Amino acid sequence: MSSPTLVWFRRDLRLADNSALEAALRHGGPVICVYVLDETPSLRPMGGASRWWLDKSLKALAADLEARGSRLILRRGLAEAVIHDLVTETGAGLVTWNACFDPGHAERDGEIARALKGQGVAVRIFNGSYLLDPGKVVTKTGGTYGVFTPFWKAASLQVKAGHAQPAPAALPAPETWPGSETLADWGLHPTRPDWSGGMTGTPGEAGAQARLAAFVSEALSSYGAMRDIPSRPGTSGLSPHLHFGEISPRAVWRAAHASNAPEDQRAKFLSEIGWREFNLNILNTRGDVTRRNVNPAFDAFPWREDPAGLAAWQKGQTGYPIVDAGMRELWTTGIMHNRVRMIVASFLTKHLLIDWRAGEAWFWDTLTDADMASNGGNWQWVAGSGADAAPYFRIFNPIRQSETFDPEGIYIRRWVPELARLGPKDIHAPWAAPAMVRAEAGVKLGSTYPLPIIDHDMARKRALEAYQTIRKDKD
DNA sequence: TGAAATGTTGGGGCG
DNA sequence: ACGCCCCAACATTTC
Repeated sequence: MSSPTLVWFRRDLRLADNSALEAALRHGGPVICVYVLDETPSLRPMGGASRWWLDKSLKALAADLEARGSRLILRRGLAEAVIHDLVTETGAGLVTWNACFDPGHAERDGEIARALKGQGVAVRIFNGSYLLDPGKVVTKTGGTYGVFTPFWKAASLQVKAGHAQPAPAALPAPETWPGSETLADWGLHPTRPDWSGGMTGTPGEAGAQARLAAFVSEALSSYGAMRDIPSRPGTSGLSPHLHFGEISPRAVWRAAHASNAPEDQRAKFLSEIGWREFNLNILNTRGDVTRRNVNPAFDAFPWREDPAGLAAWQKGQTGYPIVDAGMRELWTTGIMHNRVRMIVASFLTKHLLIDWRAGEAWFWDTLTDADMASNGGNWQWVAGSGADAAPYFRIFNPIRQSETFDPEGIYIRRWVPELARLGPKDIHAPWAAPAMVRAEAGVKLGSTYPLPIIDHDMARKRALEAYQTIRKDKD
């Protein structure tokens, strides 16, 4: 009987379209699937919301494997040691996995691969998380793209959609199974308190496929306009599924192309997948976007220390309804609508002049779709320090954004119920409403809902002045 | 994947 | 009838 193959699951928590799993099955012999809760100190620990999602996703993956006569082996520790131990225990002759491209991973995984090969164990590594390998798309002169549009123009030509690879019907089991820890041991689900009551989404491969199918049939054809309205389900909602690899970006690409939605709407959606690829490329060519400004001029930016402002922002108590609605949605559900992410990020970095890294860290802990490349890249995009970033002087007016994208105040009412009885005219800026109107709506500023923690006009001028101090072309 | 300031135009009220 | 002014409405420029 041939030796077993170890499939090391990482951010590819699916059975369909999984190259590492396919390679193991093609190789023949028993297949042992393992997930390692990696405690390598140099790697960034997962945030709380991500751990909640991971718990459910692993549960789903384990059930899917058990339905196919297999198991998911759970181990915790230093990945290098865990994999080494498992190879020794099982006598595996081949280890396969799909690469993770986060900072520090490539080097660490290379060391693991070298160590395995040194033991005479074969290793095969695939890319299951992105349409294209990072660094593969280069300019005519061999450089890396720093601007999204030319990047995506070149990149989308290189994408090979491939064919859907359905989940295997069964996985050959080994004679004896290695020991496994349990999900309960890991405590990924929060306790004392269990804050997860409002968390939104359906972790796992089945949930991911259902989300994709629903999005393509219900929202893709009007994506361009509806994606900006936070009170409507106009976005794909795929980000946590893609982050954990419960669905492959190739499957998303194929589904979008196969739909009969208008071409411009499909292109608009796929360009968002393109930003995911772009951000990965920036991460892999420009260093750690979660820590360092891509544009070094911002190293001298005069950020303010403002713990009270940061806390108000985190808790959704800034006095700006659209900002508070977004922050509360995030805290409750682990998700925030994309349009609102831009508004709250602009507010933190430009109105409060708080370093984008503080926002990045908060999102890292509270988002179920927290992803180093996308989160860091997008924060820097808003802050103005990123690749192909919005110019710093593009300062969102939270009132205007609110009036434009939540004109009836539906989204605000959902997340800021203390303002629910204000009408569409007054809900975007309650401090500007007539006192009578506020009284009738039961709104007492400073008591039932905060006064704005900062004045918009003053903050805008201050942000522009701060920006002047780092401008290269200044006198 | 802005907003605000500034510039331009044209209709209409009015002396 | 005419010029003047006001000011939407839209366009352009600036941050």
